[in-house]
Amino acid sequence: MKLTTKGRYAVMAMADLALFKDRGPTSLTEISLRQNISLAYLEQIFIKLKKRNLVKSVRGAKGGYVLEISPEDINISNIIAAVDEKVKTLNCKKESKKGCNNKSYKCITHNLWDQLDQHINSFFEKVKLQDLVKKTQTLNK
Amino acid sequence: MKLTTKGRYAVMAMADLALFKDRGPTSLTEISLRQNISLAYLEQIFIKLKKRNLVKSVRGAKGGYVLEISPEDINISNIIAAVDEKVKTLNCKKESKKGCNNKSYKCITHNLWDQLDQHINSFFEKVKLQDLVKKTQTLNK
DNA sequence: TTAAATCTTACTAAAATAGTAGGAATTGAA
DNA sequence: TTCAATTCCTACTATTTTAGTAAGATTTAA
Repeated sequence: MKLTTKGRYAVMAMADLALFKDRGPTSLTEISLRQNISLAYLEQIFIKLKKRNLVKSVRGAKGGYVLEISPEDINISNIIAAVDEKVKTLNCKKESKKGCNNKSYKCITHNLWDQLDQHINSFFEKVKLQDLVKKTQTLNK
Repeated sequence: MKLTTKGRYAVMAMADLALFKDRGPTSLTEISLRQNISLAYLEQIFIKLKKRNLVKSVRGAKGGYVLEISPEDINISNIIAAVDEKVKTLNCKKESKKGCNNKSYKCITHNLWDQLDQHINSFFEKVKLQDLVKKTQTLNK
């Protein structure tokens, strides 16, 4: 069970953006250098963040990206979801008429995974971008 | 972010084993049919569960697998760990002299992932195999 | 006009996942 | 004694996902 780099990078990049938000637009080149993430890969990630209105772009020279919402109002969930990193440990489809395992009932462990999902999601919802920026101790409470 | 089938199957199979533990050894063929998991794949999974002493095998005709420990004493963590499904969202290596990102300091989000790991692990440690067997409501508290 | 930036689409190498396949060894029961 | 049901073991493989790379078009401040 692991989080993929896309989700991690997205959160790192957003945190970087929050950290330097007073300097005007931050270019992906800067983030790329500071966070050690490929520029082209960042570009793809930011397209998605923009679609979800988490950031807005300033095109052309001296351009870059700016947070669309203040760091207190963005939680990690928002970011992870934006780059399609679903927190999903369950395989069983809710929509399907059939239950899990192509049988007519839920698999034994159905509720377990369901609750794990909720658990992780609620963790991500509690943590704000702001928490990552103002020294990480805040997380430790 | 997702759990792979190997981890899920292992937990399902162990739950199945717990459910029918009074009937003597349960064969993988039975589990395969009930849980809809490929037999050959189950075999691989059970080799690992056996190595960790979670189950013991009875070879030959009428053989199968038996729980080595009672369902109250096995938690989900044990099972997931047995099949090498590490809960690991962090990429940064603790051992390395270098910090995350090949830089000399921790990445901004280091603590976040670290805490998510702990969060998930503590969830898995709290849930016993027994909880899955005696109607899943128990989980809902 | 130019350089720095975002935007867009297509491709791809590597790794992980989720198995299959084939057979050897063991053993209870007919 | 034989057979069928079972675990055990090792190797292979198709598919999917991940983590990018590549190439260029578009925009705009200076």
